[in-house]
Amino acid sequence: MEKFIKLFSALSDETRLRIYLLLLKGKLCVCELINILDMEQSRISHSLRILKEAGLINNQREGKWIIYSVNPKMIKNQIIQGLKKDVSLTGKDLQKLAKCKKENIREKCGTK
Amino acid sequence: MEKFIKLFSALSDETRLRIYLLLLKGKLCVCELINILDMEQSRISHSLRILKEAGLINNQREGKWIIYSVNPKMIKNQIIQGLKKDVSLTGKDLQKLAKCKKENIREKCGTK
DNA sequence: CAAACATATGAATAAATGTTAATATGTTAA
DNA sequence: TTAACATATTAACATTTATTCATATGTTTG
Repeated sequence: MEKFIKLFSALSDETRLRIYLLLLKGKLCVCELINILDMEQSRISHSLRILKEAGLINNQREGKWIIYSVNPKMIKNQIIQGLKKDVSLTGKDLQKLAKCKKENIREKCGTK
Repeated sequence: MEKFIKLFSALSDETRLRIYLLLLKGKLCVCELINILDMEQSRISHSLRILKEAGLINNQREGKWIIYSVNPKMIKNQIIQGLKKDVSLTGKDLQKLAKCKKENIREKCGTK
């Protein structure tokens, strides 16, 4: 039961839910999430940590980036399937995601 | 999305999750929940309120009691189906529930 | 190797949430 | 109709959680 309480807690915060829904669309590094959500870096990092501790996501280093992705084991879970089916990102978030990919934000991240 | 955040928040607390799982087994009045969970009355009431505001449960008056039950519309939701399938009450809670029904606690509630 | 970069972490603070205690509301039964 | 009962509500307090700021870690590039 504790495991599920962690799961529900992780998903009961807007920032984290948005992050998780974004990751369901594909892998992202932290700077891409910062760009899409337009939030502080440490806020994103903390959110990612909680999602990870709930077992919802994984990460792996790739050069100077750390790439986050959904945990495939969790995806099979019916709760997550339901989430995927019923909950969706705003159009704005989807647009931002598309723009981020199109403009290859990952490469020109620190360039303010 | 806000609706789902409310849903996840409601389920991210042990007391409320236990109450919801108990109600999935059948209707209960507040004094039965107090008896089963062995918690303060106001704590149970507050928990029930939050579950209700999340749309997870309903209530109806029946004589001097107020009977709580799961919202059937929600039950159909895949997230709830997943919860139902994967999350279970402890043996202790189940025993307490059985005992509460067997001893007809509802009728002799104030009798300490 | 030093500087710039990408991210994580820790501590301090702010905000939200859960718990308790006291009281209020509505119901039944003597 | 008053007392006992069942539950809700309110306010105070305690605890948890989220956010920010500052700093640390590990990586790449010149």
